[in-house]
Amino acid sequence: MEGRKTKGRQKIEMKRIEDQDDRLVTFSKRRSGVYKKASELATLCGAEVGVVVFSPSGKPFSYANSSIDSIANRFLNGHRHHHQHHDYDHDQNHDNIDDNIMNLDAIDRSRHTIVEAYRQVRIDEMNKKHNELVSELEVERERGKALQQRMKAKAKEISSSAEAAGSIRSRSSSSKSQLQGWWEAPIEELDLKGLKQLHASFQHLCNDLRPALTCLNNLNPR
Amino acid sequence: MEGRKTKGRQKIEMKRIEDQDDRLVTFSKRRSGVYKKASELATLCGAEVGVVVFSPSGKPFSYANSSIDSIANRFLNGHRHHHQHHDYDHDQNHDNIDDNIMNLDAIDRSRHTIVEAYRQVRIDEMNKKHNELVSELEVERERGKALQQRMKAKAKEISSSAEAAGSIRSRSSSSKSQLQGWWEAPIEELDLKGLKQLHASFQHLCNDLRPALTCLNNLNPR
DNA sequence: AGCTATTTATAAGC
DNA sequence: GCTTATAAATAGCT
Repeated sequence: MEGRKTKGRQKIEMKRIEDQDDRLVTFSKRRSGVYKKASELATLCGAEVGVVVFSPSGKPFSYANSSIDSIANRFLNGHRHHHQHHDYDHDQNHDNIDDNIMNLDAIDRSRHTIVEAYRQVRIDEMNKKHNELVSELEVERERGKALQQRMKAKAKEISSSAEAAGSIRSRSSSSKSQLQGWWEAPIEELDLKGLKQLHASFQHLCNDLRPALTCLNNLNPR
Repeated sequence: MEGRKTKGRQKIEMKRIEDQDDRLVTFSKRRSGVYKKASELATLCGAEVGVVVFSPSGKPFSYANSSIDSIANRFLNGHRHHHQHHDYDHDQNHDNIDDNIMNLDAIDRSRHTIVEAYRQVRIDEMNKKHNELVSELEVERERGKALQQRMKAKAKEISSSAEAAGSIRSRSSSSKSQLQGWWEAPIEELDLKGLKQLHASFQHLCNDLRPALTCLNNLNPR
């Protein structure tokens, strides 16, 4: 009978929340929500999940369930300890950072090894995935191309057929580029663009990386 | 009045789902759920979010909304001017620790950091590119389907109009059965140059990365 | 892949 | 932070 105590959860538009306080609260709440969902996914399905979030102000947060990750984090924390501890953000950023550091020298090397090994594995996995993707795309594009070929052929046929209605003629060599119909154009270009971008991006990546690697190698020619 | 159609959502224990089919379905559903939550967090709060999931069999999946370049700039600028030290690493490629160090006595270290951060960012970028590739593949498939539909329609149209005209040409006189399948046959060689290059670049990248990992290990042998 | 009854997450408000 | 009413996610079926 009386007015409800609260309005309860309200539907909100899926766009940036303009009010700053509101946005901050939501950021915090929903971040936790994502972490929780991620951890549930991990638990229920035996998966390994990692989440990284940068706040609008650039502050990094992260969650990960795997043991390797905690090793990595500890490794990093160890690093920090060796240099200087400037840990001013334990208010929010301590989610999965285990700060128990001891006997660092004894186990750091193995940590290092594990972490690096895992990273390499990750790279290999990405490479594999990439291979699969490329093959798939290849197949799709071949199919698309074949379709186009067939359509062009058909168009030719049709056109000569139309001409044949008046006077009979050989169907082999008629206008080619003029016959561009409804099926051409869209496919050919759109996807190639994406591909080329991708390719360029990778090349750029390699070029950017090389000097850094060289520098590193000179620094430490072992 | 009658019994309910379904039991609706049931509460489940938060532990590994033992039935494999069930687990697989849940993995798929919940993974999407996590992605959605992540993207909502990103749009509502203007955050940048990345999620990486490894299935139990080791298959990698990921979601990311942000332009990795902005992250790259944020990190790299900080490093070049001896402000921040972001040193991380992780197993699953997405995890991050905010770490501030004002100590500048080890130049090689800051260089190491630059390389490290840069590499991380680039790996993220590759991940993102993979996501884009996947999306593109989906788009391509959609388009292929649509195209086929249109062609089928066109074929029908052609065939019936040909019959109506009663005009019969030499080569396609028995075109009825021919028409039925003309769109799904031979495959033409596609220009795969771009794809191959892309792939090569990717592999080159991985090769470049390997020595870097070794170097980093040596640089940091605590 | 859909469908529904429920559980869970969360927008507002305190 | 804590509460409550409501929106959203999803477990069990098909």
